[in-house]
Amino acid sequence: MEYHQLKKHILKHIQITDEEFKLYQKYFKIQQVDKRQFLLKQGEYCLFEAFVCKGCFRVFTTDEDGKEHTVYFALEDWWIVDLDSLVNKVTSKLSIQALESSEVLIIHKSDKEKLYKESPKAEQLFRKMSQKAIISFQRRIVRNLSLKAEERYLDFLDNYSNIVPRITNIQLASYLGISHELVSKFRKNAIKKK
Amino acid sequence: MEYHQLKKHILKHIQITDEEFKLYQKYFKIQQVDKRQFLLKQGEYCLFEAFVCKGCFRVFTTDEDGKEHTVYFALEDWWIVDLDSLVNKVTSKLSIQALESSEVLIIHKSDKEKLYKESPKAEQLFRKMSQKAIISFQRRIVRNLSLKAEERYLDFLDNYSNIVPRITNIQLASYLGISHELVSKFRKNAIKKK
DNA sequence: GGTGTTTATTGAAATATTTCAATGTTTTTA
DNA sequence: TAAAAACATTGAAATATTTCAATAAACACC
Repeated sequence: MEYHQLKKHILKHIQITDEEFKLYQKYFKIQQVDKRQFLLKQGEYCLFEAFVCKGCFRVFTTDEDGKEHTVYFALEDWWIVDLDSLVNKVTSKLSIQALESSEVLIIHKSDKEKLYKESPKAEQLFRKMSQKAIISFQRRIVRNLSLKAEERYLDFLDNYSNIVPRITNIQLASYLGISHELVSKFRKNAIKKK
Repeated sequence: MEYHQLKKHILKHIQITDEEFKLYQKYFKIQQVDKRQFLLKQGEYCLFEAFVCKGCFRVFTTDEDGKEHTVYFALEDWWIVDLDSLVNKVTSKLSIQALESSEVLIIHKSDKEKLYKESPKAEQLFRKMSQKAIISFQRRIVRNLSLKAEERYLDFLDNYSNIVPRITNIQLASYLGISHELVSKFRKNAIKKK
């Protein structure tokens, strides 16, 4: 079932045969992740990449003041990884935590290298997925620059209505870059206007 | 000379022979870009990707109020493109303008597809470059969330000291997401403290 | 099921940032 | 090289946002 989901996801980007998919299947391991469990903790080295089959994750950093800042939320069919740590072999500035009881397909860094060698199409797959990630980060930067706090909040409600019910105001605030009290006030405004 | 620069850049990511590089050379055309000239205008389709040999570009979007927001600056050895438009075949929300008299090596979208077919290593090259782009966008998001305006300004001075002398305060402000008057005040503070 | 902990709401005061306007400086263009 | 345009600086007033504190509500854990 989980592998079927991954296969379906891959087929959105590249064409592969059942035969070829067996290579992928070999390297991806199913892993259960409890609610609140960390897949990666700030300061560790990120040695994996994971595909979310079920559940919800938050990728965030904690600054010197102890404040948390959310880089992104990952729901079903998203990938979680700290590329900076994985690629540049530095300790991670990010933590990755399950917000619900979740399930991922996880591939180790070294197995990913093997996969690239055995299935050159994997290069294309990850190139295309990387491009998608760039596009979404770029859109986020544009939104952060061009919208003010309340607009960003309303934009999030519109465009990520699937995420909203799965996260707290505090987590949302740490994504939008505002205080959670302000989120509370915006929510009140939004209800009033409806 | 320009091709040599591109080759050197490519060799940082993948190993290719002189023979293979000739394929790349075939598809990349040298183009002069005058100061203030646009390589892409918001509303057009982005049908190219370009490597900056010489000069400096600004990638930005103009919102409904006419305010400009800078997504990034591209100096020598950077790439310029609106991936969202290129990949998703939508009109671009971004403009790309030369801030100085510049020179780029430009490859057409369809030639890039040909290159992928003829040199599978190109997939790896663009995968690795995409990963680098993700890492830098991700770092930017973290900085925007965790630093306040003045810290972002000082951080830019530190980390992009090569860009600073080539752009105006207004352009810097549009990158940092603050008013240019505030940049002026921060600059005054920074000089005072020195 | 009760208790402790986290989350959400609200208002008031403090702070950060923008906007506006006026002036001087630098750069561009004819 | 002069005139026009864009850029930079500064201060004051307006606005947006944070911080703090107090209370209520929801959730987690024996």
